[in-house]
Amino acid sequence: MLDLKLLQKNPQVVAEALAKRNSSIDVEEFTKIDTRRRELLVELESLKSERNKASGEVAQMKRAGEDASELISRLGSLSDKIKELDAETETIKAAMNEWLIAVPNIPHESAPVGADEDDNVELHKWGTKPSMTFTPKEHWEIAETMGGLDFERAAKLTGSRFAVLWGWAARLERALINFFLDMQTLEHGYTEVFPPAIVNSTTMTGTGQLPKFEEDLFRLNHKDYYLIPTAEVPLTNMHSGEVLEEEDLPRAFTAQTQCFRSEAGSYGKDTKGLFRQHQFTKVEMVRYAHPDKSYEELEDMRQHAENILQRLGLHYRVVTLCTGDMGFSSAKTYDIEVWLPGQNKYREVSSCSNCVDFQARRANLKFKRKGAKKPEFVHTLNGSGLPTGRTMIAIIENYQQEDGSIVIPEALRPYMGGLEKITPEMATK
RNA sequence: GGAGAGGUAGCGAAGUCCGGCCGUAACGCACACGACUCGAAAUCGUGCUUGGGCUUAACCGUCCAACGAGGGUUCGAAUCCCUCUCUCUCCGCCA
Repeated sequence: MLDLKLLQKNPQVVAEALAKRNSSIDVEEFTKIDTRRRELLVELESLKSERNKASGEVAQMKRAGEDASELISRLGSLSDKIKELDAETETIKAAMNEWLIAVPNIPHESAPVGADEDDNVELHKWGTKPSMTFTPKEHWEIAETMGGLDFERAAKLTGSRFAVLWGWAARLERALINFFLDMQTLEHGYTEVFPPAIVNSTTMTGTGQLPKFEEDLFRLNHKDYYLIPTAEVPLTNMHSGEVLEEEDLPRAFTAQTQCFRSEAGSYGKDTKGLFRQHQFTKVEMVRYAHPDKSYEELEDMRQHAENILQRLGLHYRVVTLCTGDMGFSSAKTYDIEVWLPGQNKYREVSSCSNCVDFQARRANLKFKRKGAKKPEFVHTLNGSGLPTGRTMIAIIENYQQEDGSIVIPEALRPYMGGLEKITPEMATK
């Protein structure tokens, strides 16, 4: 949610910033509603003040044993008026909130201006494409001979965009989870959390999934519950409604969770293989940052994701998303795209964003500076570090051998019981 | 799922039966500052919620709101009524 004060003072500036991300607001309409809201408040509050005074008088008269019936009957009409104005104020406040909650974050000045993903700017590359003496296959083609990934049986059990991992692939999944979590906790200093995978609508609203993107979520029949699309949701809402001390910052959380996405609107995209699933595992990083430091921390977090790919020896590039390609809550986002030789493309494996105070204002996440009277909003950041499925694709495709074997990156071997290579003999059926 | 007890500041807790200067909200603890002390403890003193409106360059000031959440009754609700929610205890079921 944007700062109401900023909108009141500089609506035009906000409108211009939003235009960069292909979003627009009606400044005149906003000013009209906001002015009316404040007029109503002034009137309503003065009436309430009057009522409070008079009620005190009634109390005094009664205590003194005097007859207050005349004053009481006069107060009746005052109360009616208050009720009426109160209702009108509530309506306009609700309209205002509904409007405000649907406005995306404004991009940071360092985010390149652009219309769509074609305008994203490459920041740097790491490593090189693996040299292969044969034509590399896509991961799902390799799985046809090596097994491990079973899409037919998943379709039988559930439907499309699900996978059964078994044998070596299930083991690899588990190894990746542990490897990622160990790096985030032991090397990068994140605190490990195991949060619920189901959250309520307030929590979903805090991070920006609701109210605008309900169609991307799985909603449970039971109550007001949703399956999380990412651990960002529970982790970012962890301290909602609290006021942290300045020295509590930064807070850094990591969690591995199942992520559930309806993938509405992506029909026909990445229909083969593991790339785009309704359910996948991801290790997420979330940071609560001091507002003065959040952009430094964004660089750190991006590095934390990069470190993992480097350790796995996977070639990748980092792009800064342009204003037109950024997510709803983000002020600045880096995407990390890993090289997939089978697809002959760079594909996204991580997205690291600084949401500044946008989510903090929604979720009411505050801290107090030493010596300050008023608490202020923290800055929140989130990044993938990393998803297991897409990383597994990258490993399969980059480490494939001509005979179908898959070499296990050295860093992962301790997590695979020392196994160096997945060979055709290990194929599942 | 059934029965009961609860939700008031950072924590504990009074106020609820019987509605009225009881919301910065008694009392205790914690915390911050000051005094005393060579220093500390103890003691004494002072301070200590959040959001919003008006005003202001800002401080200040002033008003409104918040007693788990939302409704209702009333001139007036922490207090009475209804719904929901969370916590605790017991029973049932259960990995």
